[in-house]
Amino acid sequence: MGKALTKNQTLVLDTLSKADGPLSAYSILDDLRDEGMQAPPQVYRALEKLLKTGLIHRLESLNAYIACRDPDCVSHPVTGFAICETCGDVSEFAGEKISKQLKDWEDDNGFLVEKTTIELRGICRPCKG
Amino acid sequence: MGKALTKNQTLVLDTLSKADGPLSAYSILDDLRDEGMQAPPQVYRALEKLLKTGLIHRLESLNAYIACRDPDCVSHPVTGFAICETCGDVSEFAGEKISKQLKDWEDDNGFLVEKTTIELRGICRPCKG
DNA sequence: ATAGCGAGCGTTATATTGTAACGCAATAAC
DNA sequence: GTTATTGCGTTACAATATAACGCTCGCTAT
Ligand SMILES: [Zn+2]
Ligand SMILES: [Zn+2]
Ligand SMILES: [Zn+2]
Ligand SMILES: [Zn+2]
Repeated sequence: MGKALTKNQTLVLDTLSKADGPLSAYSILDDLRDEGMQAPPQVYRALEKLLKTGLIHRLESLNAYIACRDPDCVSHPVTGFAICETCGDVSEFAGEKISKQLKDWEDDNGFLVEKTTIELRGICRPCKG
Repeated sequence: MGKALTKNQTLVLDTLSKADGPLSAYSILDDLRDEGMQAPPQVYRALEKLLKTGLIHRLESLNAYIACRDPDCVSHPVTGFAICETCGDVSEFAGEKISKQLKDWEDDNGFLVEKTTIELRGICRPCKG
């Protein structure tokens, strides 16, 4: 049983869920000034918890955060992100096959993976026209 | 023909080449105070050039930089990194097969990739014991 | 019940990472 | 030679993230 979220955690998750793209920690903070968020640690602590429970993801190449939109995310071995440089849109994808290739490398090299980051930067189909 | 590197670019590359792990921009700066590096822009400009020419890589999940140690790096479709959380060691690997899986996804989704980030965080074989 | 524990909170201050913008110097192109 | 380009050195600043403190609340072992 995952515990219920606290007020701050809910505020941050709601902000990310309503956004149509990734948000920086500080833009989340700005959005929530009126609901009682006053300082970075409050946002970062909420983000940390939400990351741990898998409700949101961090995009390392953007220093930004996004709500998970894949209901089956936790059941996938690895998750990748395709980030459009033009419109900012982010697509989350499940790397089922990629995961196998990575596992091969890990096994060959005796590396025990705790977290995998896969991020593609480029141009999405709509933006290519 | 790649142009010759400037003095600052050479200093930064040498620092990264001699290091036995990734370095932050500011630790490079500290290392080079005595050789004339005085302020962040000098380091960041050198890093930018070295990244563009493929002589170094940026580790997004670490906000750090590392000299490329794969002589064939440019000929590989994608490069991945395995980062040990315990000893800080970084292994660069060529993702030949992974690249094919990614390309499938890109083709299926009409996504034009410009840069691919693959970073594994975990425990390396020596550290597992 | 109550004392202790753990998680989260609100706050202040600070650390770390990265850029904008300026004028100048060296170099390459014409 | 004149003119673009590229990089340099500098100041100032923006953006991202964390340390540390004391407090409250809910749980739980005694
Ligand atoms: Zn997800
Ligand atoms: Zn797009
Ligand atoms: Zn390389
Ligand atoms: Zn290790």
